[in-house]
Amino acid sequence: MMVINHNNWVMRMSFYTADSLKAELHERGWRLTPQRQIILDIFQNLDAGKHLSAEDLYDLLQTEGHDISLSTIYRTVKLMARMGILRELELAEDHKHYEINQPYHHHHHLICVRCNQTIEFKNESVLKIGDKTSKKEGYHLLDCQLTIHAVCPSCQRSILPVY
Amino acid sequence: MMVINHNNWVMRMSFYTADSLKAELHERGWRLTPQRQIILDIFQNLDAGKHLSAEDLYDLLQTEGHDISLSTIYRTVKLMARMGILRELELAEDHKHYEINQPYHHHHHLICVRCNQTIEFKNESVLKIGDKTSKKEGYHLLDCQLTIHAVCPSCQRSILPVY
DNA sequence: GTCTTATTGAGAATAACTCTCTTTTAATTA
DNA sequence: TAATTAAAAGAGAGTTATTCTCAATAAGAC
Repeated sequence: MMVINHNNWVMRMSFYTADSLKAELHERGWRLTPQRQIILDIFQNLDAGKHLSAEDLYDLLQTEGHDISLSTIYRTVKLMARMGILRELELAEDHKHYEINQPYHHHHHLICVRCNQTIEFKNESVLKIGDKTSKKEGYHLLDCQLTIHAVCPSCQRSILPVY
Repeated sequence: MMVINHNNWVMRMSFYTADSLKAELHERGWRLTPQRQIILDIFQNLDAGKHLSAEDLYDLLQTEGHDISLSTIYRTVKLMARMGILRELELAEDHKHYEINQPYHHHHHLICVRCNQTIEFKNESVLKIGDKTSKKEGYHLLDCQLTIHAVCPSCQRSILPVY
C-alpha cells in the first residue's frame, strides 16, 4: 500500500503483507521464500528504534526455532536494504545494524565516537531535504540518514586515555 | 584558529598548521610525528570533495616517496576522525573513506545503492540541525553527515539483474 | 506433476582492519 | 646537548564481518 504525505512524497506504509512483499519481489523476477517472510516479520515486530546486527538476527531466529543460515541472513538484509525495506545503519565500529524503514517513524542517530552510546532523534526537515535532493537528481529515494558524530558528556569529563 | 559563525557555532578553520595540530595533540598527551603531519597535509591539499580510503592513501604516499606503513595509516585516520579533523565516510560497501572536515565546505552524499555512483550536495540546514541536536544533549559535535541511499536514473532504466 | 532457475545452506575464502611486540623517536628535563 | 621515558611506528600475524562457491532444494510457471 502506498500513501502520499502532505509533501507529495510517495512512501510505503510500514507494514508489508506477505502479498505485497511477494509482488515487489516478483516485479524483479525474484521469489518469496519462507526465510524472507520470517526475517521481514522479525523486523516488523521489533520495538520502534530497535535495530539488529546480522548476528543478533541469527540468535533471535534461533531462539524462536527458525533455522536460517547466516549466509541467508546476510543476503536477505542486504537485499531488503537495497529494496528500501530495511535501513542499513553504521552505529558501532565494526559491523552493520538493520532496522525497518518506516517514514512515519523516521529518525536519526547521534553517536559518541568514544563509547558508541547512541541517541535517537527525530527531525522533520531531514526527510524533506532527502526527498528534494534525490528528486532533483532524478534518483529514486530509498532512505536518508543524518548521522552525528560527537563526544558525549560523560566521555568529555573522562580523563582516561581517549584513543 | 577558531571562528564563530553567524549561528554561534564554534568551528575550526580548515587549515591546521603544524603548530595548531601539535597543540591539539599535546593537549591530550600525544605527539606530533612526521607521519601525522604528512598525512594531514595530503588531506588538506586534496581537491574539494575528494576522499581517500586507507589503501588509496597508502598508494598516494608511496608515489610521493613517503614510506608510511599501513598500520600507521589506519591508526592515524581513525585518530584524526575521532578528533574531528577528518570525516569518516561510508560510501562504498566494504571500506571507509576519509576526507578533511571543513565546515565551510560542508557537504553530504547521495549514493546509488546499485552502482555506488555518488553525488555530493550542500545544504545549510543540516549543519544547524546537527549543532542544535548535539548541543541539546550536551555532546561535543565533531561531524554530521546526511547520507541518502537511492537508485540513480541509469540504474532505474537498467533491466539487468539488480542484486 | 514437471521444469526451470532462484535461493538456501555449509563451509571455505576474502579482505578490511586491529593487535602484538620490538624498535624508534618526540618531547621533557638535567 | 645528552639522558630519559613513554608514545608512536613498522612488520607481520591475527581477527572477524562479510562474501563466495557449489551442490542441494524448492518457488513459481506451465
